[in-house]
Amino acid sequence: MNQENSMGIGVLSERTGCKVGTIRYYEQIGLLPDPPRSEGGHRIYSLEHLKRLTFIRRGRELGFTLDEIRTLLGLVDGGSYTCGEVKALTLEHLQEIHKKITDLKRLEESLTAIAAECEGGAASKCPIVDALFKSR
Amino acid sequence: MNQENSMGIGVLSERTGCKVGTIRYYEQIGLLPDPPRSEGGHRIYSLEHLKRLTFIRRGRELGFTLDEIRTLLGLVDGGSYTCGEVKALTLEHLQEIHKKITDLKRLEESLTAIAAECEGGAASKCPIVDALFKSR
DNA sequence: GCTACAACCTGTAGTCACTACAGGTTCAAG
DNA sequence: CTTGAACCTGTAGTGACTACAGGTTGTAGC
Repeated sequence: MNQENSMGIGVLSERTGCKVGTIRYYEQIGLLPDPPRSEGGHRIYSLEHLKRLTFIRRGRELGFTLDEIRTLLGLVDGGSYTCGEVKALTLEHLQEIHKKITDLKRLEESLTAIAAECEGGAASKCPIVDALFKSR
Repeated sequence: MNQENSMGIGVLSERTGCKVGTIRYYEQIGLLPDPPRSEGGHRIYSLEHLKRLTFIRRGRELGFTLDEIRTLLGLVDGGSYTCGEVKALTLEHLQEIHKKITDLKRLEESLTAIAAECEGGAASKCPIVDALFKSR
């Protein structure tokens, strides 16, 4: 591992912020290609792997599922992807995020309203508990 | 199952909007008490079960985890819970929800910014893909 | 060359909150 | 007494990892 463009799994992990176990998991599910091995069986990664794993991590940070990332990588690997295809996937994903935000906001609102009823004292009759026993 | 305050799992399911499999799951993990059985082994639920399952469902709708609901039910079962305890749990939960919303909004913002760079045409060089290959 | 020990290896099981199935039994209506 | 819906149990699968056990390899210092 003395060349600068080749590294073990620990270094790849550090450079991408992706845990060792997770890297092996990505390999197992076919997201990261099987790297060559040393004589003893240790994985040896190249800069290509680093690039690809960075893509995956960044995609995860942006909330894409592994399946969406797989699709995205498939397009990139094909070489003939278009900007339109990628943008469509992204916009679809943005909609999902937006829906989640809306749902959570509604949740926050309901719960805030319920909690506001409650004085939080030592009383053993609580409006929050009452609310939970009632269906909408 | 002819009495109005006693019912099979199917009716309980309908009345709570909770799937049959889910009800059995809640029993398995000790959230819903084991109901008595008919001679043939069918579960027979009372209004107490209905009340408790409603509590659980409503809690889930409000985003509480099953563990949080277990704690809440523990307080209620103890009989000597105070409003303060319940409110504390609720506020803690509200904070988590708030954090999720904040995180998702940041995500939405980043992704929107990235997507705005992209014209979505037939080009095979896409700024979204470029962004994914770069770590923050 | 030898010794330590960190880093690596594989395989398996656990997480959360369900859902879905297979293969069998019971209940209630007609 | 027959039919068929509703019920039963147990198991496996979901997503995206994480954690462990028990073993092997790589490397730095002596």
